[in-house]
Amino acid sequence: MVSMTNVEMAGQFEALADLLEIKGENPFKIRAYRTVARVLGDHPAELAAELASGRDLTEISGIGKEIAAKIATMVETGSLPALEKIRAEFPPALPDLLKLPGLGPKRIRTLLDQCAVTTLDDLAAAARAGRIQTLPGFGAKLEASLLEAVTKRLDTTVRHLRATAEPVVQRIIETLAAVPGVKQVTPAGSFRRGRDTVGDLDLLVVADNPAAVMTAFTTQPGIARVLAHGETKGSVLFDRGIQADLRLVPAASYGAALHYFTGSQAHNIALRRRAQQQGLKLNEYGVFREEAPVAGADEEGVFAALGLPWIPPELREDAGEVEAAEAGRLPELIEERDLRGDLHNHTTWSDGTLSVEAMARQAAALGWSYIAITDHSQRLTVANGLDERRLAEQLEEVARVNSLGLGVHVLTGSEVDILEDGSLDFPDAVLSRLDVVVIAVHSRFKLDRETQTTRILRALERPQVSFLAHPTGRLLLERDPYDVDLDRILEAIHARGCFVEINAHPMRLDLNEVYARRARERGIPVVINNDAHSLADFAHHRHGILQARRAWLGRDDVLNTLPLEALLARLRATRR
DNA sequence: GCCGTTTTCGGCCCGACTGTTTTCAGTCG
Repeated sequence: MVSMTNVEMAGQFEALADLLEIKGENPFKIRAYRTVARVLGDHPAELAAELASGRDLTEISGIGKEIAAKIATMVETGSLPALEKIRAEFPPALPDLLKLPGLGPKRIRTLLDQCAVTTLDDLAAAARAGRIQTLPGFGAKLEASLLEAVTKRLDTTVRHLRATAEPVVQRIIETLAAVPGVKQVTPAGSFRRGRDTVGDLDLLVVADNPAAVMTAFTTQPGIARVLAHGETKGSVLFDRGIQADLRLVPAASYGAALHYFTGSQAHNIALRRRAQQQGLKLNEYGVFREEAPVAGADEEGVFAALGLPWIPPELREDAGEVEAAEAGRLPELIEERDLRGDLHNHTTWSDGTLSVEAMARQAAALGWSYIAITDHSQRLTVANGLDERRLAEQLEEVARVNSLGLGVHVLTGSEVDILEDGSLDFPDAVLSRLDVVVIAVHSRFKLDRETQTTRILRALERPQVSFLAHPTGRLLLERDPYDVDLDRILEAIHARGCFVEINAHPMRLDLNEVYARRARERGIPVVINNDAHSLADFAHHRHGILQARRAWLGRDDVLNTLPLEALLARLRATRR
């Protein structure tokens, strides 16, 4: 049996939907495939495993008889025959054209049929020769903008780290807020939902003078191209490839517009369907019965009109939040102020830039109760990892800092390398002297799934382990997660009674929200850590908190919300 | 292809903007 992950299967369904669209298939059928792709991405357990244990997949909303059969085939054979079949009908690079702004399935079909364009290079050549503008549905303007898009690689599907987008959002807000008559500027979209990466930026403005605001927006410094400039909608592309969309709305529609432009699209569709069932209409201007407005000025009112409590933006993915809201079972989400400390940090003893004492002082300044010093172990020579002798010396230094009365307790620890065979970089006798034993993979990322999984499972058997750090090793937009069976690992962590990390570094955010939610559902406490190597890294927590909220985590689901004594007791209890 | 306090058939979220048109199709979110 060739097992496929949910994410891999989702990719197959997306690819199938793209090609069916180009082919001109029934749009609702295509939507069904896109829906199932999204459902798969958010689903709390691997379908391959659920299938093996006999679950009827059609119980899952969005999966019917046909798609359940396709999933079974994929799990069995590792391929989706419908996709293989339609791939044979079209040039392989054709779906790349979908990434260009202004090109959708219909126009791609025209390009293929009437101009033999099958690749981005073909498109550029045809545009230079002036052969695009004569095609039906095309013109000189579109030809020019497509040529520019190909040559400048203006790919609007590129994503950006949330942390990268933050200063851009801030600057746009400052620019627009300075325009006279502007009453409100609010970021919406995936940025407001707290996603780890964002596609484009959505901003919402309430203003007396829409035209001036729109002009200020489309003439900001650093804009490569204005994609749209209408009365209520504007869209620009910055030099760095970040697209920003502006929506101007009347104050009476602010709440409805904020809800609408926050999304996600799937959440919006779910809510509109709900409105429809109640004889109401929901759009970005408000909630309406017949033509009469029922709500719209604020988000709470919009939800209330649909019989729901306000749903936090981080949950709006149509991943069960509407049902939970209806049943009065929305989680009370964790907030940054709930954290009382951090259990994963580095100092000048390995690859950090601050001393133990400076780290402790910063923790105290932030009002924390505790901070663990967990420098790298000996094997990680590039990071100046500590051997037994230096670790023993560091324990004395920690004791000295603890004697200073800084108002924060420093825990001893180590980020111990998981070696290739699953053994740890220190013997039990050394680990047993530490308050916190963090284990992590820093080498041999390319091992096959079974070997990598077994390696980590073996490390978890060691009696002194506190938690597994950055469990998949991913670096957002740079390095894929290593191939590992996280469900088996979470199961082992649960059985073992230890913990798992959400690493709050904005490039890691590892675990991701899907697996962090699975950890919660298994009852595994999550630790949200800065993995600080410098003073600036103390600001990472808020990214981790957003990720935790997206995973439905409350205060009680997170280990480092405990006060010191309770925390120490929990750490001791993990030891056999 | 999915789904059901209207329904097992007939629906399927809704609106703005652009460019190509001469009233609208395609794209986008």
